[in-house]
Amino acid sequence: MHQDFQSILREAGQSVTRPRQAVFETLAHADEPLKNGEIAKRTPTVDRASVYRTLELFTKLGITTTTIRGWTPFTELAEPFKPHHHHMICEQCGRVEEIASDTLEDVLSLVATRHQFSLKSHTVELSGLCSTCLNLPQPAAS
Amino acid sequence: MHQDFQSILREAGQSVTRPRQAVFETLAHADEPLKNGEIAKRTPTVDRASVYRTLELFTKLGITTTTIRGWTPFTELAEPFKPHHHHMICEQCGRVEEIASDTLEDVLSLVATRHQFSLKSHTVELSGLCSTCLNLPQPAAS
DNA sequence: TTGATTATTGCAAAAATGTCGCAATAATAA
DNA sequence: TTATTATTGCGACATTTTTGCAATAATCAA
Repeated sequence: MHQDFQSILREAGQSVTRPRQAVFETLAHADEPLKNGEIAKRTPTVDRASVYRTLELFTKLGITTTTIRGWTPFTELAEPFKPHHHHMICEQCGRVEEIASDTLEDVLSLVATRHQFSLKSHTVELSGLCSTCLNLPQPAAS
Repeated sequence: MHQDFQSILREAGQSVTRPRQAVFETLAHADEPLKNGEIAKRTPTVDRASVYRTLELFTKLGITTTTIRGWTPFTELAEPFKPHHHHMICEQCGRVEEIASDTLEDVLSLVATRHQFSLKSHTVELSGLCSTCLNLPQPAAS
């Protein structure tokens, strides 16, 4: 699995460097998408600018994916390192659930085809209320 | 249609203010998702901070939606003011096409149900190559 | 209408994010 | 190894977003 990560870089003609490995490690140890700044914080041995450059490269190579939450981008490992999935976020408690649906994927590629696009990547984020919060008594209206 | 916008605010117990109307106007006149900063620039009568506060409120009320492109958030009017849709972006030329698919919507709510979530909103962004760029000769590999 | 009440704004200042140029350093390939 | 070239770290900067607070404007009841 690590082997793979380095291969992706090599095949793209990119060097396998210490900073890149460090960023990858950070991502691999995180169990949730992280803010870019947070990734930098968790990789203190690498300069912030390099973290950004690395993240940009990773995303271009498809090693990571970035999604937005509020107005902040969150990044996490993608496909080969983490099974492909999307997120369902509870507005109330912030809980994040991972979603994987073949049907969804099929529909997306169908839609792309219909628009004559060659689909390279996609992002899907659902937000709403989780079952727990749904059953909670609503806060009194003002 | 304007009537509606003010109603949404009122029903949420929010005031209908000049700044909020101005931001709404800006959004209504734009034909593409705009960077938050761009929205501020196009609404010079309103302070930047207020634009942000307004956008945050709008998003919470579902008047606007925000999606990410690169690492930058783009905001546009949502459902009642603009027919519900998603985006398909060409990585090469930046062209943005709007996508609307009932099947897709159905699958999304099905997925949410399966996770026992009450779906409030969602984001779908596809990216790849448009038909034009697909047919273009590839730039020579380095 | 008008005036009191309270939410919202503008301003100013700061935090957070992201970007850039360039010399120093490390990875690569021979 | 060593030469070559990509990548890094640094520092400075640009951009974006957030916050506290006094001034202002929207709302609602009289």
